[in-house]
Amino acid sequence: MHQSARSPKGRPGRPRSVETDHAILDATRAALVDVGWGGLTMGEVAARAGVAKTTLYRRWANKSELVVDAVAVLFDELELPDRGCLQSDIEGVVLQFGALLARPETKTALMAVVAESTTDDALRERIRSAIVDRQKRLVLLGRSRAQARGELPPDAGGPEGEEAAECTVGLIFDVIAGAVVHRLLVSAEPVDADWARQFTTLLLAGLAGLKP
Amino acid sequence: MHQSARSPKGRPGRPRSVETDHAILDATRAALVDVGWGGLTMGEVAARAGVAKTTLYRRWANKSELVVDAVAVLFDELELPDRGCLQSDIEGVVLQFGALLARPETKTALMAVVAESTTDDALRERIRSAIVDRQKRLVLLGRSRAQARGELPPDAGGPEGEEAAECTVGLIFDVIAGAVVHRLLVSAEPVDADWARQFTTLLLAGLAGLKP
Amino acid sequence: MHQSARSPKGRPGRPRSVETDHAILDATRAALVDVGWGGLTMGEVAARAGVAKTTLYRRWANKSELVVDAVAVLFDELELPDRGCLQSDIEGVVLQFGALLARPETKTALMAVVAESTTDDALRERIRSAIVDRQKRLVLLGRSRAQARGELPPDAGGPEGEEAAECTVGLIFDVIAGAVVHRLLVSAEPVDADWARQFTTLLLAGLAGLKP
Amino acid sequence: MHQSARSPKGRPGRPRSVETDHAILDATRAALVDVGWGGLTMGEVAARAGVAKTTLYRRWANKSELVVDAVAVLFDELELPDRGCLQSDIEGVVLQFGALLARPETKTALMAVVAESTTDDALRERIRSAIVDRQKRLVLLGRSRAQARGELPPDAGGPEGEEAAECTVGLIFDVIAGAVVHRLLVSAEPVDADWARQFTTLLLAGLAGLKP
DNA sequence: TCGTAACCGAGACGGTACGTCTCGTCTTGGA
DNA sequence: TCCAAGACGAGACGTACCGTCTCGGTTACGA
Repeated sequence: MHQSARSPKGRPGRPRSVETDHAILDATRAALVDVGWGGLTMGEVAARAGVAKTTLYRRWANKSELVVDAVAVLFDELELPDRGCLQSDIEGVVLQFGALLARPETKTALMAVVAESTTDDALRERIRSAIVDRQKRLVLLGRSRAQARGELPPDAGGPEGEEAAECTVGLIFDVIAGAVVHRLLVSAEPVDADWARQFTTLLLAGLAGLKP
Repeated sequence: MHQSARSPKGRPGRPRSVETDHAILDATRAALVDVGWGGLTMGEVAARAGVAKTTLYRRWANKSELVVDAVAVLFDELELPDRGCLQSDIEGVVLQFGALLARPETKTALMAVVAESTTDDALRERIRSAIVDRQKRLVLLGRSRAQARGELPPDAGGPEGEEAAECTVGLIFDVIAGAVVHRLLVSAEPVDADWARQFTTLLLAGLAGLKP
Repeated sequence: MHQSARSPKGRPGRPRSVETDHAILDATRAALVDVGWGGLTMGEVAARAGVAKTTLYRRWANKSELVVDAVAVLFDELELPDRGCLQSDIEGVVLQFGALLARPETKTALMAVVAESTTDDALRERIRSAIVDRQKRLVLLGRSRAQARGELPPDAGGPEGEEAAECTVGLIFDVIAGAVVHRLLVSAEPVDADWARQFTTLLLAGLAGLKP
Repeated sequence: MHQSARSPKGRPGRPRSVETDHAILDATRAALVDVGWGGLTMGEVAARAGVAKTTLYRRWANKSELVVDAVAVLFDELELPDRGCLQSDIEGVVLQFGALLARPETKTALMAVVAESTTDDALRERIRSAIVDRQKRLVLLGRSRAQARGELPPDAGGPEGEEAAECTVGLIFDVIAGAVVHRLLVSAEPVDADWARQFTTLLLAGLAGLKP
C-alpha cells in the first residue's frame, strides 16, 4: 500500500493500527468534499480522523501522497458493464467515469495531484501505479469481450502485432479519459447520455478506420 | 486585461507602469519554471520582478489569477499551419500543442489552475475566457479551410444544422485537447509525429463516421 | 536594546511598534508568574500580548533572550537606601534583593537563564550586560558613600591599589548575591531582617579583617 | 534510591537490572556534557544507555528527577582535607567545590534543577535531601575539627546556644556555596587559589567578628 | 518444572510546542 | 497617486519530544 509491505511477522514494536489507516483515508475524502484541495491541511485531516498529525506523517510524506491513496480506491469502483454490444459497454463506462469525476472529492483531488506530479516524479509514479494503470484493465476487458462477440477481429499474432495492440490501448485510454476529463473540468459541461453516445460513436468509427 | 479596464484618459494620480506589468508576468513564468506551482509564492514573484508585494495585489487578487494571465499569452502562439490537407494541418496543431504543454511553466500551471477552478467559479470563467475559448478558433479555422478545399461538406443550413455543428466543435476540441493533455501529463509519454499521425487518423475516421 | 539600534532615520519600510515591544515584555512577565519558566511558551506569550508569534521571533531569537530582557528591568528597581550607616545600607539592599528574588517571575526566570547560559556564551554575555554588571553600581555607590562618611578608608592610590579595590568589589558582589540567592532558592529559607543583620555583620567584619 | 525501597525479598517477577541503573545515570551525565540541560531528552538518554524509554520512566518520573540522581553522586566526592589549619581546610574545600562546578555536567544540571525546583516543591525536597543536606557535613566536620585544634571555642551549652550554632551553620553554608556558584556561573570567573584565599580570609574574619 | 509476574526492546500513539514560512493587509517615507 | 520596503496578525507547515500504550519476548523466583 503506502509506506512498506512490512512483514507481518517479527517486526518489533507496536504494530500500526489498521483502523487508523482507514479513519485517515475516510477523513481525507470527507475533508476534500468540504474544503477542496486548496483548503485541505494535514492538521484538519488529523483532527477529523481523531488522530495526531505525527500519525499521518508516519504513513505519508505529504499531502499529495495521502490524497492519491485516498482517492485511488474510488477509481476501483469503475467496471465495464455488459450491455450486449461494444458501443453500449463503452457508453456505460464513459458515463460511470463522468459520474465519478463529477464528485467533488474526485475532481478537485485528481487535477491537483496531477498538477503536483508535473514537478514530482515520485508522485507521478504513484499516481500511475495507484490509479491510471489499474484502469487500463477496462480497455483490455472491453476489447477481449468485443473479440469474443465477434465485434473486433482477434489480436494479430506475432510480436509486432502485439506491440501495435499495446500501443492502441494507450491511445484509446488517453482519448477516453482525456476527453471526459477535459469536457468536465475544462469545458465545464456535463457528461450525459447524449454526449456519451456521440463520443463513443466517434471513437468506434475512428478505431474502425485506424487498422487497415 | 486583469483588474480593470481603467480608462486611459482622466484617471487621477500616477498611472501604473506597463513595464511593471510585464516584469511581473515574466517573473511569474520564470518562477513557475524553477519552483513549480506549489512552490510559487507571491513574495517570490515580487522579488524576482523587483517589485513590492503590494504592487502585485493591486493588480491581481491572488496567485491563480496571476498565473492564468501569465500563462494565457503562451497559448496565443498556437496557430493552424497550412500544410495542404486537413490531416496534416491537424497533426501540425497537435504537435504544437504538445510542445507547448511540454514546457514546464505551461504544464504545471495549466493543471494547477484547472484544479483550483474546480472550487472557484470565477477562476474557471477566467480560464475559459483567457485560454480555452480563444483556442476554439483553431478548430473553426480548420473546418472552414477544409470546407474550402472540399475535404468537408459545407455546413448544413438552418438552425438545427448550426447547433449540431457547434456541438461537434466542442466535442472535437475536448477530444484533441483532452487526449494530448492526458498523454503528456498523466500517461507521461511524448506527443511525437508518430502519435500525432495515429491520433489524427483516428479522429478524422471518427468524424467521417459521425455525420451520416 | 535587543535586536539592533536601528537608526531612527532613513530605515525604509514600516517601523516596529514600540507598544508591541512593551506588550510582549509585560506578557512575558505575567506568563512567568502563572506558568513558570518550564511552562512558558512563545505561543502563549504571543497570545497574551495579542501579537503574532512572528512578531516575537522578529525581535528575539529564542525564549531565553526574551526572558532576560523581560526580567532585566526588574533589577533596575534596586537602589541603595541611605539609612545613615553602612551596615544599615547593606541590610536594606540585601532585603530588597531578597524581596525581588522572592517574586515568582524573578526566581524562576533568573535561575533558568543562568542554567541555559552555561551552554550558551552569547546568552551569558547578555545576562551580564543586561543584569549583573548594572547592579555592581550598588556596591560602588555603597563604598563611596561609606568613604564619605569616614566608615571606610579612601581608595589606595596607584594602579595596584585600584586593581585590588576592583577585585574586592567583585568578591563582595559574589558573596552578597550568591548568599542571598542560595538561601532563597537552594536552602529555601526566607531573607528576613534577622538574617540580613547576621549576614551583613559577618560581611563587614570580614571586610574589616581583609585589608591589613 | 529513586523510585522505591523495593524490598530485596519477596517481590515477585523479574527484578530490575542494576547495570541498567548505572548505564542510565552514566548516559545522563554524558549527555549533559554534550548537549546541556536544554538539549537533554529522555529519548536521547535511553538511546545512549542502550535502553528503552519505558525503562527510564519505570524508574524516574521525569527529566529533573533523573538528573538530580545522576548528579548527586558527584557531590559525594567532596571531602574536607586535613591541611593542619582551618583556613587551609576551607580553602581546600572551596577549590574542590569550584572544580566540581566547573565540570560541564555539574554546572548545567545544578542550576537547571534548581530553576525547575522553584515551581516544583517535590523536586526541591529531592535536591535538598540528595545534594544539599549531605554536604552540610563538611561545615560540621570543619567546625568540630577546628574546635579540637582550639581554633574555635567549643559550642555554647544550652538549647539557645545550640540553635545559634545551627543557624550559623546555615549561614556559612549559604555564603560558601553561594559565593562559589555565583562567581563561576554568573560572574563567569575562575575559582583559583588566589580567590579561595581571599574569600576564606573574609569568611573567617567575619565569623570571628560575628560571635561576641 | 513450570507458571507467572515483572522486566525489557521497540516503536506506534495522541499531544504540545517548536521555529519557519507564506498569506494578504497595513504603515511608513520618498518619487 | 504610486511605489519599495518591511512590520503585522493569522495560521499551516513539518519536526521533535513528551509520556503512555501495546507488542513479542526474556528472566528469575516460588509453588
